[in-house]
Amino acid sequence: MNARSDKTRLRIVQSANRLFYRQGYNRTSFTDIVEASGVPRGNIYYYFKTKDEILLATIDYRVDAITVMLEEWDREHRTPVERLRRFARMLVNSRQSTAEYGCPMGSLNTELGKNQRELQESAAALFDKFLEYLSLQFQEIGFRPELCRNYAIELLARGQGLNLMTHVMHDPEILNRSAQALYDWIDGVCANRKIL
Amino acid sequence: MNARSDKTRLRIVQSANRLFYRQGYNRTSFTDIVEASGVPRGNIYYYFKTKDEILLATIDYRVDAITVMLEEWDREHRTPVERLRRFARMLVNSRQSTAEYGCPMGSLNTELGKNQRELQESAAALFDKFLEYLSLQFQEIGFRPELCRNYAIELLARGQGLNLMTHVMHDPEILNRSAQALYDWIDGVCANRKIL
DNA sequence: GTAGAATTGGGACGGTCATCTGTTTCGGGG
DNA sequence: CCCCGAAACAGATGACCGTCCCAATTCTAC
Repeated sequence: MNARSDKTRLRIVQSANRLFYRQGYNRTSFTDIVEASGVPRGNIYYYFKTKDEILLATIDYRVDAITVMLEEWDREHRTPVERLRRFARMLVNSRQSTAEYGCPMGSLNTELGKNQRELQESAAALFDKFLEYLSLQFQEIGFRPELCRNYAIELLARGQGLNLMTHVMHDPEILNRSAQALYDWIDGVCANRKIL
Repeated sequence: MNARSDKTRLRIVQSANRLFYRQGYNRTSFTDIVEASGVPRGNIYYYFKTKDEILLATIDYRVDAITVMLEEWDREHRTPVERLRRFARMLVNSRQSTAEYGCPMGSLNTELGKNQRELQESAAALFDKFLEYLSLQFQEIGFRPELCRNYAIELLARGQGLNLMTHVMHDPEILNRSAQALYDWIDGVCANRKIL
């Protein structure tokens, strides 16, 4: 009742997640999900009443994955500066899939931002997760709380901008080349700690 | 044959352009365009064989608009640094619509980047237009040609990143606040001219 | 003024979409 | 062994999509 059911549900969410990333939400049909997951139509509707609900489940799924990743960063790196750098390194590591499909977080929000505001606001939770984490690192460095959020937004913005350019031009090397500027920015900001 | 026909065609393109920006390409139906333009279905198909062709026409329309704008920048501002700053100012000026609908250029490319690569590559012409222009300004400042393109990509990336964050968070003030960092970056880069 | 082309107009078609409905299978407690 | 709800399954439905078709109207040139 439990083990089997959970497994089926997970298969649906994982398949949908993959499809939504590669094809976008609106261009992924129910039939696509049926075929990719191997779960028949009616059964999917047993777990999710609407396609929107599937999307919300995949967002939760991604949030959980991010949470796990950030906890791992915390364990791997002792200092906040190292964690900020880890964020930049993640972008570089994903450059291949970013060049092909864009940033999973940015592209989803962009797609939903037009005409599907409610869903987009749910998807914004992905951004919030990163903003909170980055902001916390700046706080631990010793910046004033108001500043921290702005720094987090700025860092996230730069990452998203590079992801976008990489995707638009199908060129993973953009992320490779520009990573140094990100590291420099992080170091530069953190060097100002004493000033503030 | 000419005046009337061109006017109808233009009405179609302008209506479609507006809808594609606000709703996205895939979520804009033919019926939407019919209603918004006031031009009946069959008549639209007299001008465009497919919906894709309408999109390509709107891309051309946007490219033309950008061309006119950049020529104006050239006339308004004498120095390349002023023109780069003008670019940053444009982003700030559009912050309201960006918060609501995103960047017309970035969001279109992101949408098409998934599963509609041919159309996306046409839409990338919008980016090329800006990249060429910005790159040219850096050249006029005196940077080596290879560097210029990288600077242009970096500047465009930062703009796109801020646009994305502004859209995701529905907060035009993000662009307002962060503009200064863009100006500073431009000034900072250009101060290096003598070094290179 | 009239023939022929350009343009206008809107109904109809086939396909796909998300969703709904009804039925069958499974698995553990009486 | 039967029973009953959970889970699995698939065909049906109606709406909407992009596209097509062709008749009606307007324009242009002789």
